[in-house]
Amino acid sequence: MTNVFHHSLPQQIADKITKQIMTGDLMPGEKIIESNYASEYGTSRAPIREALYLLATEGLVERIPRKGTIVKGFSQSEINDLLDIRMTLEKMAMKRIQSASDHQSCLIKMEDLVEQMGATLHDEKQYALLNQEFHMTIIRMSQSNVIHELYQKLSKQLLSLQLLSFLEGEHIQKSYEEHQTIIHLLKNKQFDEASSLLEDHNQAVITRLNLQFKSPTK
Amino acid sequence: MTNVFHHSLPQQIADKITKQIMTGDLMPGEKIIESNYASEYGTSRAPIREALYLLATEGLVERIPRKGTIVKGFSQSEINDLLDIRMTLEKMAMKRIQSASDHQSCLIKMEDLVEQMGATLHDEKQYALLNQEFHMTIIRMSQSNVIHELYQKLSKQLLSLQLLSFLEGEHIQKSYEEHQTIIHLLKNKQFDEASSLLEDHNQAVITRLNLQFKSPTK
DNA sequence: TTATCCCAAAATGTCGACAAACGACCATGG
DNA sequence: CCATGGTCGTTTGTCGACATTTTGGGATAA
Repeated sequence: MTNVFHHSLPQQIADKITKQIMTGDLMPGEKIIESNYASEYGTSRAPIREALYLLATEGLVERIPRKGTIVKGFSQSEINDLLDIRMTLEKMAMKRIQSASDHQSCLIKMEDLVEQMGATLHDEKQYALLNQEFHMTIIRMSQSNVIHELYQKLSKQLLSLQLLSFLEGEHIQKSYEEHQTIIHLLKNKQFDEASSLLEDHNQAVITRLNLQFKSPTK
Repeated sequence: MTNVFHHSLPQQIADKITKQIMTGDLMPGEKIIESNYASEYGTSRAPIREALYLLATEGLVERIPRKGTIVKGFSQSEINDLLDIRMTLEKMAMKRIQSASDHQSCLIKMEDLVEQMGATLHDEKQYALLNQEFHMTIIRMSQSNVIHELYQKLSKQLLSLQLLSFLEGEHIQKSYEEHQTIIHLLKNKQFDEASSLLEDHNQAVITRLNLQFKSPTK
């Protein structure tokens, strides 16, 4: 019984590499060499390969035949697209919530998350994670597997860019209040209002992102 | 120089399996056993594994650790979601076309496609492919990689269900006229009108699909 | 100096074999 | 009769080795 339960070996390796990407330990465009990781983890190349495939399905790396696999990078316009589509998915989810029924448990979870967020206003990274979880809960309320998976994939890609936490960070206080408002609107079943608030928020992020790109504060 | 140029071996195998899925040779839920395909193609299991991963990336199969890989199936509501999201992407693409510039070449291609469609009204399968290509051209006009890739993935999944060609088939004549109208609207830069026509068309497909499910004409 | 060719090192692709896990069947016991 | 447990064939997971391809550098010639 040498093996672990929760995840298969390739999944574990994929998780670790994911973390490396998220923390900036691996930068976009960087090459991931199988044999390096193989010797690092004391395995053969097969599980590493498998892990890289997993990351490719999540869109975090790109596998180019006979060239290798590199950490995926995104252009400015691609990031815009990712944010835009993700927002659209969230609005779709919002529409479907109106017909679903078990909002209660999700709302409770969201209130809990916002409470945690209130206690984490100082820690941008942590706040970003809670924020992510908050929105994921909205998505789950729609009870749509397809939307959920797509949203998760897009979020993971965006998270890998380490841009969001920074962008949100400048306006944490405002964001925090917005989330409280969203819960309030959902409780009162004012779905359209909640939807447009989400849209405004996302648009603001996109706008800030574009400004960010135009003035490289470096 | 024994190898082929255009595609790597795993890609070729993936293409063949894709065809098997699209033609119904492999049914949803069916298990794909690596060693079978290995001996069939005269290779070892490694390239097969790679091919299966490619298919997983495209969402055509599902890999379950230590269980194997099965052809992915979709519930009715999941199919609805796929159609809905795909339509949303198409509307997003439409919005962006307004700011792009090189519409001309795409419009020409679309006119060519519609012409071919006119000559293929009798062949549902072929018509569905041309139809698919038509919409893909609209997507390309948006010049967004992200939208393009997502749209392609969703379309491939829907295509694998062999439902669309059947659904469209009943209304080919109407569909044909609609496509002509779309080109006309795009030429006159009436993007909003084109967008809502697309929405109507897609909604009609979804509605028909749901009726289809409620009355199993079998 | 620069361009080109060639070669060696490194990295990915493929292979066959073995290990571990899963699933089905059968036997056994209640 | 049903539930339990073991056994065995099948299938996936992992390994190490070899083949093929790419890459980078250095020698040579213009």
